[in-house]
Amino acid sequence: MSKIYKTGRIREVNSQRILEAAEMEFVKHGYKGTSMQAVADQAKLPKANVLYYFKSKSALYTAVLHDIIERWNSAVARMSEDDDPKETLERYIRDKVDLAIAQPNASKIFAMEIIQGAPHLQAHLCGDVRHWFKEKVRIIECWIAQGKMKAVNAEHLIFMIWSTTQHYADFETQILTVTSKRGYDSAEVERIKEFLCTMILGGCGLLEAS
Amino acid sequence: MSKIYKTGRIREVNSQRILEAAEMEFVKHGYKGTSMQAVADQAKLPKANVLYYFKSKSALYTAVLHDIIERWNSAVARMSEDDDPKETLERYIRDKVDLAIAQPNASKIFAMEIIQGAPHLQAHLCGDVRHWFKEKVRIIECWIAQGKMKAVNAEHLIFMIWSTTQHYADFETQILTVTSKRGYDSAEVERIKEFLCTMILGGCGLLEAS
DNA sequence: GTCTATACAAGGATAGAC
DNA sequence: GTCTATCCTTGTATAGAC
Repeated sequence: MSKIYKTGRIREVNSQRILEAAEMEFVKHGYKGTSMQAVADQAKLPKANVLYYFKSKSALYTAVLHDIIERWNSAVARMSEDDDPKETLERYIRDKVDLAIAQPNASKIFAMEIIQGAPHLQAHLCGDVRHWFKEKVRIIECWIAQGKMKAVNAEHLIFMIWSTTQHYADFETQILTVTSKRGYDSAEVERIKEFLCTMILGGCGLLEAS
Repeated sequence: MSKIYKTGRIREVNSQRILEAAEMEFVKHGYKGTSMQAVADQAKLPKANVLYYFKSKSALYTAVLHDIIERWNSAVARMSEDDDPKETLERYIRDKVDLAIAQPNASKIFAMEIIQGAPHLQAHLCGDVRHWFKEKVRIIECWIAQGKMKAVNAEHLIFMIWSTTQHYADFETQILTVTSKRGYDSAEVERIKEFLCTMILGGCGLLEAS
């Protein structure tokens, strides 16, 4: 009578708690600077418990990174050369801003990992990310060849979208401080999207018709 | 005869070596993740020597941050409302790209500090940075009011310049990996500046005359 | 001014009681 | 499956020899 949950239910719940706690700690202190004790305290579990669910600190960190990558992949729409450039790029920019605002910690951990030289993400960068990037560059150059948009540098266009959108998550502290705000309200988020779409789509010659 | 250097010469040289070593270590492992031992090894000095020049780890980190801020302030040009918007913004963007390429570690340490919530830079953000920002927003809005440029959102324009330029320093690892490059050559740096100026100045309506 | 030796706390990981 | 107790390493900082 005492166990009405199916086997593994507690495991699932605790793993999730630990992952969330780990995300918060890794953001604040980085990989090396985060202690298992701090993660355990944050998750309100004994330290040994954390090491029971994740074999090591490295394994926990890797799990956090994979969790983040998975959430990102499922949140951003696909794009192909047959799609309309304006609609596709606008959707991509807007989705990225939403993601940055909704899950700033995910963006921050990823950013810190890259800044530190991506010691735990070499494989991911050389594999998935590089392939994704080369494919998107090809699509944009295809659009340009078809005269669907201005001949801008496709690689740097992608970097511009990445940097401007992620900036609102990663540099949240600085942005809120200098603008004397306490958080992003929905009106501000819409203003961000409008600004970025106007500047970037405009620069690609995709707003003339309006 | 054995001491031809003036008093404090050794101190100056060693302090500089330690600061440089510390910069490299803080970039790789963050504040908490960096050990004084690692800094000492990097500087090829005994650990106690490092603590002799800088009273504590916190003091060393603060010194590194101040060193970075000082170098930045001296590298970026002033701007006033009487200046020409196109020239001024173009100069600012180009200077920021040069700085990002020349001193990526400075940008990276600053970025990590902000991402982690700026625990050691609260005062600087609330003071110097905020004042700089408000003043620049005022200047841009002044230019807009005078009809010198398109009515874009001044705050987000600054964030766009910050994010796109710093991205080439902070996300160096990712950029070089996905583009299959080993470093930024001078031609690539010029291409970056051209792209950013075209997109950003174009979005501000400052390139019509050309 | 420079470095060896060391005090003392905190970290990762495991053994074993419950 | 869960947690206490413990091992060993590493970390910051200092005292004191040279």
